[in-house]
Amino acid sequence: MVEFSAVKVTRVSDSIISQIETMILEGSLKPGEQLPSERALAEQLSVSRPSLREALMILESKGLLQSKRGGGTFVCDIIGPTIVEPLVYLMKSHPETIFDVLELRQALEAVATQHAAERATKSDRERIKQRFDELMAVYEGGNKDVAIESEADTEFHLAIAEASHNVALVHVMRGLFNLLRVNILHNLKSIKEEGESHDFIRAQHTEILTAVMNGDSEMARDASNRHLIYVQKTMREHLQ
Amino acid sequence: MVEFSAVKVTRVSDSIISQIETMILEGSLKPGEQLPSERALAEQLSVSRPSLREALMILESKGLLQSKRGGGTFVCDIIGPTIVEPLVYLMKSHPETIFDVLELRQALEAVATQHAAERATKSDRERIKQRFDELMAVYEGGNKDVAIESEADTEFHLAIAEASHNVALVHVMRGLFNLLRVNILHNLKSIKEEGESHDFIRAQHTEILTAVMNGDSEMARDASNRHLIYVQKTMREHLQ
DNA sequence: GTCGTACAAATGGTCTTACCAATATACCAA
DNA sequence: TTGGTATATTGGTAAGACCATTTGTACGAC
Repeated sequence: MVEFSAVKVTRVSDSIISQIETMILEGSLKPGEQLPSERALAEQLSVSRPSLREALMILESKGLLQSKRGGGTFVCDIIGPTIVEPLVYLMKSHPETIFDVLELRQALEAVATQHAAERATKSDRERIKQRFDELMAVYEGGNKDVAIESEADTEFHLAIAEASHNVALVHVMRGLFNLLRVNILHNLKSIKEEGESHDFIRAQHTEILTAVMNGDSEMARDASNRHLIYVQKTMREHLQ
Repeated sequence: MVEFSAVKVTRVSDSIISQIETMILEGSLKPGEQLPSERALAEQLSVSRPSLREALMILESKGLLQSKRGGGTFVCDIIGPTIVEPLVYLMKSHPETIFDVLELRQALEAVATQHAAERATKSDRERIKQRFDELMAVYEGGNKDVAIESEADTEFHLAIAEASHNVALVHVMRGLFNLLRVNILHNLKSIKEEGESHDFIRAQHTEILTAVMNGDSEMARDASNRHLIYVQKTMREHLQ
């Protein structure tokens, strides 16, 4: 008796769902990002708008998307609330935990950078290089706005994290960066004003970039560690 | 100043959903029963068929209904637990992300164990030893309940994490454990049933304990890495 | 120049209609 | 009884139109 498996019946909406889920997981769709309009997206995917809507409705009911009438459809922040949110309140009441967060970031960043050196694709490297150039442009521009420099800094590190191809790592690091951004911006200000520190950090970033581009995972990890250790040290000094 | 609550924006499909959910829960719709055809039902409810379909699709995605092309739509016999956590849902439909979480756990666990070896106080060590003894008791008892063993395992690792005296690290690790618990419990079952794997894991736990108790941070980190690498390897083998 | 208003464009929400594909049922023939 | 066929029913997909809301912008008043 030959066994026949059930005929694979694939609903288009199911295909769309899994496709969007994958894009969210691998980072093509970042939290907070806006999706194309239903009409445009339906055309891109070569499906009808009702089918697309069925997929979007299900994803919304799962908590992955959120639609606003007249506004658009947005990707929800999935892992932030789950993993990192408790830390928000903790840091509010106990500022000294910032260094714990930084130590945590050091561990994550080290392994992310290491894996990025091992796994980065060509397009990953191009994106990283682009972020690096943007960061350098900010340095060169003599920018005085701490927020802009901090933003470029974050984007550089996140590009590396994404090249690690570990979705859990990327999501947690993204949450961590959000956490740090709102909490240490005022501290950064004093640090960044020092020309000397500026040069050090710039050199460390270059070192990280070189290691990742060359695929040298050990050097990447070590460079990342040196960078974060320096950041923690500098911040400790300035907080006294 | 009069307070105006937000205008209640009710999607038609949402109303239909809650209505059908209510009918199922209160018993008007019994498991296995067939719903009227989409056309008939749409007319009964005075809504369009697309709106009704959106509702039916969501109810199907929640596991309450099941539609068969050409057949009809039926109420499911068994109503499984509804996944509320978006991330958990994502990992269910994309199991390969479990390994990303495990890889992340490895990185965190390594640094946590290392710091625990460096910073653990006397009371920390006592608590770790206690958790370790409890875990061993579960092993000795020939316990067949995977949940209990998994619980003891988690408590042991968390006790070590707490000894790192990094609250951020502990919070994130706790979140990861929650994530893993709901996702890999059924996988663990097959793994834990092997006596051989059992012995290996037990030896690795002992190794970790020894390193932390002796304050040997390098050995602690390496032992932790070996443990997690083994867990990932074993789980990969069993998933094929 | 700045602020506020009004208009226009874009977007999600809903409905109508139509057609396709799979299934179930009734009926018929061997 | 068995097997096949025709037909009606049902879910799946598509296209188009219209409404409600939001957003952005340009214009005008101050």
